[in-house]
Amino acid sequence: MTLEFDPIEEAAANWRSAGWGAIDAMTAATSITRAHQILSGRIDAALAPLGLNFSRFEVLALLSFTREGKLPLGKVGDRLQVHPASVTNTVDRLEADGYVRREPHPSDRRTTLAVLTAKGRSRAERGAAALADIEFGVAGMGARARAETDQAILELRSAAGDFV
Amino acid sequence: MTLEFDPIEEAAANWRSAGWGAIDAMTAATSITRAHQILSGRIDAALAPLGLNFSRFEVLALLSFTREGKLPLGKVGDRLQVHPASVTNTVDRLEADGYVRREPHPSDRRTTLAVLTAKGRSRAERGAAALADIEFGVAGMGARARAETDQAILELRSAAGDFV
DNA sequence: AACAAATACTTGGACGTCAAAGTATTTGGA
DNA sequence: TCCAAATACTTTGACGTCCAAGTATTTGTT
Repeated sequence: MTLEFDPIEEAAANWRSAGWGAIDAMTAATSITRAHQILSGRIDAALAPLGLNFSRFEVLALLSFTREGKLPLGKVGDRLQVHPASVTNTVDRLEADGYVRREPHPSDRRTTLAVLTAKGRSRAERGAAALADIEFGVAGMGARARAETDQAILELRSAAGDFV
Repeated sequence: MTLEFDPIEEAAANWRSAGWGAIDAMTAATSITRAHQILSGRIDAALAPLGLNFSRFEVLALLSFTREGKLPLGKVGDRLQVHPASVTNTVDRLEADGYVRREPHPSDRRTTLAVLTAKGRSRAERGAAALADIEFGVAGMGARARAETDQAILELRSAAGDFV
């Protein structure tokens, strides 16, 4: 719903009046939270007709980028930075829909491989096209704004120890 | 876990190799998604000792900013931009903990007011201090990066029709 | 005044995320 | 070689979000 004032700007004013600290951090965190809500809603809506959502699409896309279309489940979790239990859940759903198969690892009995099926590869490509069509849910944000967001968040991701 | 490469940068390269479009939008969306995951994890961890999480803290903070510490549930949802069912759930939890009370609206029988208790007000203040202490989960992101993020996401929020 | 449409909130259900715990397997150190 | 520690994945449970549907009330139109 459309408000007649910017709720984040008002929150900043309220926060200031209350004498609470870290206003710039508060607006940044709240902005990111709202942006995520907007874009994930848009992305999931765009993928729904394909029977996918962002999480499931990301697994398909990741597998499609590998040479043989397969990866250990743990690697999937590492690359997508999600919890192992979430990987299990996501792969369960994809397997149920025939987009992915589970295979034992050839030499490590602890490990399971997620293997992209032809149906899954095709679905990944259609999902990619659908997402490009809606600009990944960030339509309305200019090219410069996107680049600045990338750079700004790179600082946060780096500080959080995402990569060296 | 720390990877030896930036997963978003690698995704961009993969996406490009696959000939898929809207790479700049993809990295922006994925960056925001990751940033949200980082900051919400940090925020909820900081609030957990107070028996709160971000959603519940936000309701307490919003109520504390009003003149009488009370708002209709629907207004809470509008201001915080969350679904009515989520407001119900959040207020249920806060009421159970004694931070908020429900009151009928004086003249509109459809409407329920969420009323901040003294205990809730005190908890809001402690939560605010805890969040300021961790810079709202965006520690590691400089002041300029925060401002740029705000501005960039303002474009998205505006385009999404959040306010006029 | 009567009635349809809109509004307000709740309930029930689905869902994806994460934590904790558990089992099986592999690795590394003594 | 043996065993403790680490690794890999799954299961269970809790939780917050949103959708859809439902009930009660208010508003707007005729």
